[in-house]
Amino acid sequence: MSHFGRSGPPDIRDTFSLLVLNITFRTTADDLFPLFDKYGKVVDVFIPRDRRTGESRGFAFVRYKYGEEAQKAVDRLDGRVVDGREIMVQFAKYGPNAERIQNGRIVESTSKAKSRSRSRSPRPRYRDGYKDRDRDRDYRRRSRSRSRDRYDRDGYRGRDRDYHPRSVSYSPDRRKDRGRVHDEERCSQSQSYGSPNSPRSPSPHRAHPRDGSPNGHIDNKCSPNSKSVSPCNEPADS
DNA sequence: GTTGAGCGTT
Repeated sequence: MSHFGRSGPPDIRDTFSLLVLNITFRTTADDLFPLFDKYGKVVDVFIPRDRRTGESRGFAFVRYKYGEEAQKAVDRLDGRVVDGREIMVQFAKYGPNAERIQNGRIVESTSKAKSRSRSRSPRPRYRDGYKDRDRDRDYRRRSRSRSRDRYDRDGYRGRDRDYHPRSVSYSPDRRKDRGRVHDEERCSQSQSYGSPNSPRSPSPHRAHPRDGSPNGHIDNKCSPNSKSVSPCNEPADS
């Protein structure tokens, strides 16, 4: 486990938490522990993982016994390549008040680290001359991580409220929706009749002998459906 | 087999 036999958060009152970012999803606490322990007394290493998949989230928390050691580790391990990935080590903050953690002792010691990455600006632009880092950041794309993270967070915050969107009385709605989709498909099919080459139309003649409608509208099911006004054609009224 | 730009567990 990520914890060293601890069930909950260790004595953070006398420990300094470091946030390790940009670690590979395969990096485990056991891999980080020796690395960080070399620079100081590591009391705990914790790697948050996804609730659903259980995979690492790409960052870890390393707790040092002394702030000076933590600072040293930050200075030494920050930007270090671990498992083929450049990790980012910085003092972690548990909350908005984390700025004054450890009686402000950290604040004074982390003045350097703070100025370089504490500000979580949406566009850091330049760090301290880490152009390479900036280049990597070019990959920034909010796709899975964001949604996953938010989803997870919602699970925590919204635990009080029923966050079970799909539970009961959902089948009928879905079934109806599906039925509508079927209609739409039919409509589309009829629409594709306009293009004989369209893959939608399997063959010019259907199973119905008298399918050849003079009006050319085989979608007799579509017309009667007043609610299917749009499905037949583009929603945009010409 | 996997993603990424991000702050945590009782």
